[in-house]
Amino acid sequence: MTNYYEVLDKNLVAVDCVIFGYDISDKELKLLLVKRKFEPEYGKWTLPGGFVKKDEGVLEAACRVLYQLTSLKDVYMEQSYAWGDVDRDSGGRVITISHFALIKTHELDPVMIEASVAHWRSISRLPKLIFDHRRIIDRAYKELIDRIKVKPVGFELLPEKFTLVQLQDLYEAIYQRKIDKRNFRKKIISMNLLEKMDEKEKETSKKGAYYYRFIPSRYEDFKRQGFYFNLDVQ
Amino acid sequence: MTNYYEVLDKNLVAVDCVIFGYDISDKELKLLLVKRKFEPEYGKWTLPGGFVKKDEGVLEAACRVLYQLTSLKDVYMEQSYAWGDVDRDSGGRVITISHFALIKTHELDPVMIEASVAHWRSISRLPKLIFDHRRIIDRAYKELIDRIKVKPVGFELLPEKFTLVQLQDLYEAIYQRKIDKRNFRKKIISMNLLEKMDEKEKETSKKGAYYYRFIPSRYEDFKRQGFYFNLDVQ
DNA sequence: ATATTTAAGTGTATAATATACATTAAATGT
DNA sequence: ACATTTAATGTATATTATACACTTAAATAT
Repeated sequence: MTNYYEVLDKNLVAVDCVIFGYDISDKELKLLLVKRKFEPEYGKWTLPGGFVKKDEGVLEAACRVLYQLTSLKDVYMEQSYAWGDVDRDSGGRVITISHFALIKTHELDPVMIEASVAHWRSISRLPKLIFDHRRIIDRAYKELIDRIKVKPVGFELLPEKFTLVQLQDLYEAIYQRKIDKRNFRKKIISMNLLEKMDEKEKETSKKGAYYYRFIPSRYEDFKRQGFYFNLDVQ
Repeated sequence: MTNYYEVLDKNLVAVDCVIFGYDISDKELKLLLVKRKFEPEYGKWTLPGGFVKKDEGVLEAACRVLYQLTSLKDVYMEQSYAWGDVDRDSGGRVITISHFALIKTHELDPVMIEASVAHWRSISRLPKLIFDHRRIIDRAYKELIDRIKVKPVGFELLPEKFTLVQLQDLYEAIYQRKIDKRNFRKKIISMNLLEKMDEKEKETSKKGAYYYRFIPSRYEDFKRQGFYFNLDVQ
């Protein structure tokens, strides 16, 4: 096939993944970072990333990078931004398309993470990163804050069953501010997207707190009825 | 320089521009579309686009495409999305990064647009477009609706001086619904971002409507004071 | 068995914001 | 001076957001 495209400049295209996880016990939002395994910037902290292959979609590449690192599939993954400045990578011209992923940290094989080059780092205490990766993270984090206000994506970071205290802690960790307990509960309960379970979580208190589950089908109904998720509460 | 990147797959990277304009007299939101000048899909309707050169930033490429078509510089341009499916372009593997631009249609040289391959088409009566360009537009249009609710970008589509009727007409054209006149005016006036001029627009009515101007420095103050632009009004 | 401790769970009053809605004002042409 | 046309304006009500403090349940210690 003769192809008009063949005379044109081609570029390296990469994906970088801003992988968010939430540590339910220390109540901190974390990022999964790695040390770079090739030059330039060998051994430096970087976002997990990789190059987009000829026969591979961009989203597919991002999911592959995540899978290779975590063995996780069916993860919440959203495109963030295409970073296209000519000089953003000191090794050559690379256009990278950043994504953010939300993973349930307890689903990660602890042996694997121990053995791997990946490390969880608190969002509030990040190491120095290569290139523009800090800006990439900042943007993804802002997008996460915006998203979690208006879409029920927080549950992607929590176990299947969680208490309302844990859910609020997660929101407080992401918003980086306190939320009024009664207003928060009023709002999430009123949307009727959660199912209260009979079981209680008893590790953190004598009284115990009821577990809840997010019910995706209820959210589908909710949307169908023209309602909008909102947990932008003070 | 030895380079670890040299063995990797490279890809064609394009930019496509969703160029919004507003026709103040027929009160319609329009897109600037062109007919494709090369194979495949020669002669078919397409978004204005181009390939990203080796030594050119992605945003820079989008601005170049816009400039070549309109001779306009310093235009509102925002990245929309990177479209990366392997088979999205029937001519070969092309990753395209779509952008949306907001231009003041009256600033376009009418002779140039007449002579060029570009045509304004109403957003509500688009022709059949190549590849995934319709999806690209749909996404950009949704983003525009979201953006214009919370950022004063509507003024990018209007002349320097405009009436409140014209501003509301623009919002109604974008939202594709009627807005209550008093509530709309109450909200935009209360933000104190507009300056009322002494002059009146007298073409469309005997009484005439006062012209207003958007004052960017007031918006800077407004933000500095922690306020948020909002014209999400019924 | 009773008291103490700890975190979970709950309601209401007030403030702020959004909405619905109809008349008057200004200018021109007849 | 009257008719016509579009611009401009205010208020009452409904909805939503916010601020705020005590009670409950269960385990543990006395």
